Amino acid sequence: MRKPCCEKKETNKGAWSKLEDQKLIDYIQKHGEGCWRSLPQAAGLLRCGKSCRLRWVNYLRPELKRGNFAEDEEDLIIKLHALLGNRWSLIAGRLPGRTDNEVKNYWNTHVKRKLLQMGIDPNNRRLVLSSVITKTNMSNESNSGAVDSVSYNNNQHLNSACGSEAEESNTVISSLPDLNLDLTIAPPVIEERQIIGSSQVECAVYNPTSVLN
DNA sequence: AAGACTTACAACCGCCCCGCG
DNA sequence: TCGCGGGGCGGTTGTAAGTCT
Repeated sequence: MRKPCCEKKETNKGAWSKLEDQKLIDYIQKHGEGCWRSLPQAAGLLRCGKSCRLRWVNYLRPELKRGNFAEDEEDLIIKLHALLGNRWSLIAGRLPGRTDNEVKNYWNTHVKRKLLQMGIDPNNRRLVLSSVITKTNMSNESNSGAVDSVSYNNNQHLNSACGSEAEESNTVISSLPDLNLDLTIAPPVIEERQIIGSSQVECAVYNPTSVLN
């Protein structure tokens, strides 16, 4: 049986106080993000290490953007969710200054409802009401002017990494509201190469905004 | 004015992955 | 090679704030 990450009876739970926040910020500014397990004691916090990490990552990091999501951010979330599913950390990775928790909350509270109101199933981007056409072969032409059909063929780019969601790759939705769901994804940018053993390994690093191009 | 209901989001929980000894 | 432990992730819950009746 695995040990719990901390002695629960000796830790605070619930909302963080300003003093706790300040202690955490001070400690990380001095020592950096190190071992979360030992951080609480070192920083003088009666918190679980995981709780400290979460507080820092989701709320206290200086580079975080606070406030409402812009329209282009929302668009990007919808597109990325279509490609990646509930992989919030991956989605957040493409939204500078946003966290996985924030994106997840935003999806659950705003986007999901918005899509449902438009008659779209947020889980698979299919129309809930009607007009769902399934084809086996579709061409990539015909995207001039307003978007009235969406191809999920792009999911194939992610088949190996993401699995099941890509199974919808041949579904076509017609008569969608103008959501601008162009799911084009740019090929990964090769940022560096590593030599491991005798083989050369390419480390692909995605440009966070490339999906918009 | 107050209670009920809804919304938004911070925080927690438990599982999984991966590095390390 | 294997088991352990830390960190990360996604799902869920708790609760404060806002809105409705």
